[in-house]
Amino acid sequence: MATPKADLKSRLRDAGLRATASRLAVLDCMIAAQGPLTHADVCERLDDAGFDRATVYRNLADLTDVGLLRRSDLGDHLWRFELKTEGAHEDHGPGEVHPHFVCTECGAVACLPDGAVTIAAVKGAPRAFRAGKVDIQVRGACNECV
Amino acid sequence: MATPKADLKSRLRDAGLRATASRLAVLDCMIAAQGPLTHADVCERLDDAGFDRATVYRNLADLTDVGLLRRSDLGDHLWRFELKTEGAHEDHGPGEVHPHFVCTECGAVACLPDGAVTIAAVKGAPRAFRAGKVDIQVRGACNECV
DNA sequence: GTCGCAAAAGCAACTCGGATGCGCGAGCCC
DNA sequence: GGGCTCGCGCATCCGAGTTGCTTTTGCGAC
Repeated sequence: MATPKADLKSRLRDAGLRATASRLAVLDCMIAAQGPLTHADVCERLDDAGFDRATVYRNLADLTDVGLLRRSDLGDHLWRFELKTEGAHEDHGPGEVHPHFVCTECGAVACLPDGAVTIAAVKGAPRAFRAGKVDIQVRGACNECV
Repeated sequence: MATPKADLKSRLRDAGLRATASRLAVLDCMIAAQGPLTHADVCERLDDAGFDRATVYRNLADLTDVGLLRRSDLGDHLWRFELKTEGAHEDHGPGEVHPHFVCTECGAVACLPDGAVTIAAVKGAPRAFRAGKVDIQVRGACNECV
């Protein structure tokens, strides 16, 4: 809970959302988390406050809609939400590919170095692929999970 | 239904599974399909035969366990099963991968041609990545969805 | 300050894919 | 062919995600 409440509030307001208690808590939770969290994770972390499951879920969806969070599927049938750090990967224009490495065991997500994955404009591939307008996800076991 | 029944049977037996009618049907269905199928897809295709949902599910799980199929999650919270063509995808060395292209609009899934995506054993990447023991997922819009 | 409206919270119920417990029937080894 | 075991079918459960509806509340306007 390091981020000042007023700052959180203004971020919500700027995004066109009302600054409600649950949204502040959810956003703060996402900021505090260093990695992607599942809906259940967030619920658990906010358990003390007694927010409803549906409320948390809608909060996460709302925050995703306005671009404060990013929702991703890491392959274990759970939605994961991650803070969108402005500038890092998000606002690279079309044409760039930014691969993520996803651990299939622990769910950890890491950004792979540029150049780790290259795509070739082979014949038969979809146009979006040849144009590089794609998102690359690499699944495997991270070093911790052997 | 091109594959001879006896061949299917022996493939099951070799894998250590009993050659039951439902398993033969499921395996045949997977062979006939050119791409990944969801559990629901397989059920629908075998609807005439009247197999139970749970049976089909267990068959798919069994076939996956013994290595005849591969189970993957392509991001829409549905398990997809795909025939493991012996040698083709699985035991290719480092640098080669079997990428799936997932349309983020219509959900269509296609296998990209081999060589469309290559990975480099860059420093800092997880060991599994450098060993090529990863699953690559490319997300974007397919040609039909612009 | 307080009024009013629309947005959002809370509650509960629902959907749907996936998983499981159990008894009967079928496959396979001998 | 006999019998043991595996697998099918049926029903049921489970859990993540979703929705309808009523009450509450944020917030701009007065």
